[in-house]
Amino acid sequence: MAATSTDTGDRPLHPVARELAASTGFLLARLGVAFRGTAVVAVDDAGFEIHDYPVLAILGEADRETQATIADAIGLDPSRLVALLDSLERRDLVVRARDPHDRRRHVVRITAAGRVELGRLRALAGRIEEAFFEPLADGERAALHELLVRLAERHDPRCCPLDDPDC
Amino acid sequence: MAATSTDTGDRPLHPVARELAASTGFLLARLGVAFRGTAVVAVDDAGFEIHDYPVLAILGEADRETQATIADAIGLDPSRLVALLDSLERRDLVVRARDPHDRRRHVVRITAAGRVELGRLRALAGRIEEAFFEPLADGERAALHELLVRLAERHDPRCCPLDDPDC
DNA sequence: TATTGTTATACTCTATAACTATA
DNA sequence: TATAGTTATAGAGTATAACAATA
Repeated sequence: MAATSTDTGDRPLHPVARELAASTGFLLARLGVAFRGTAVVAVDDAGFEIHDYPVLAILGEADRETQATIADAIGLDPSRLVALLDSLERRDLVVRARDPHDRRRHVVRITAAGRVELGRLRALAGRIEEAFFEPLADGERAALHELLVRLAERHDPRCCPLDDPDC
Repeated sequence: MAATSTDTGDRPLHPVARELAASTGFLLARLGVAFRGTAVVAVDDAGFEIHDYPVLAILGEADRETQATIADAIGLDPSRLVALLDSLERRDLVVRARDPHDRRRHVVRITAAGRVELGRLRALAGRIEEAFFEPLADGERAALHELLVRLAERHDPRCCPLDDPDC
């Protein structure tokens, strides 16, 4: 098996080209997949699915969400969201109900059990974040976050709620 | 079709949960895929394949590379690298030759035409980078890069050549 | 006719496992 | 027996298209 990014001291790592390492966008992309990778294994180890948190979090903040709005927010195809909500519903973390005003729509709500699970996921996410950004001091983390928010305003505005004080 | 991140003013964007937008790791991951997405379309529009640049760049800096070292550096499975090198070889951008000291090995070298193409890709990468980080001032870009390098030292050391002054 | 959620299908990536030729 | 490259296969993830119910 090839060495992974979490290996420690077995040093025959073959580096990328220096001109690529000098590219901020390249680093951004590589670190993005690195973060997602650690999150996926941590979430999986804890018995969750990777998309549980984004969905439950959105329902925790604004219930009465419809499936199309959830899919749009988390960048998931509506057809994929179906199986995801099926899974959450089987675990009694969300409920789907027909919208009486437009019976084509499903209104999705988080349940009490869903809020408990959301709390666990939030704590887990905090631990993942803490471990990943451990090399940076608090001030540096804040500076990084602010720079990323500035980029997100341009390139991924769904990550910048208009009433978010960070934006 | 769902609105994409490159849309301009048609505003019914559904934001992610505020608690997710507050997560630096989440922003990192989302912006990483956003950058990669813009790079993929720009490279494709220019008639290249997305992995051409990492491979040619590594060969441009240190020729006599073997396939295993290239695959390890750019985080690609050796079996996938085969087709990639086939494509580059068909276009006469690289050559494969048996290593006389170990006839199992292929030594991969960049050609003169490959160096020309590498120059084009380097210029294109520069334009992509410039466009993506346009919201940030020069000093902010440098600060961001330095913070990302610090994280890469921990989480993706292949992105940090040991003799790189940035590291 | 258009839209919401759903189902079915296809396509891309990626990971794994065999195969060959060398060592 | 083990290794480098290759090929073949299978799996996950994603995108696209068709469908039923409702507007």
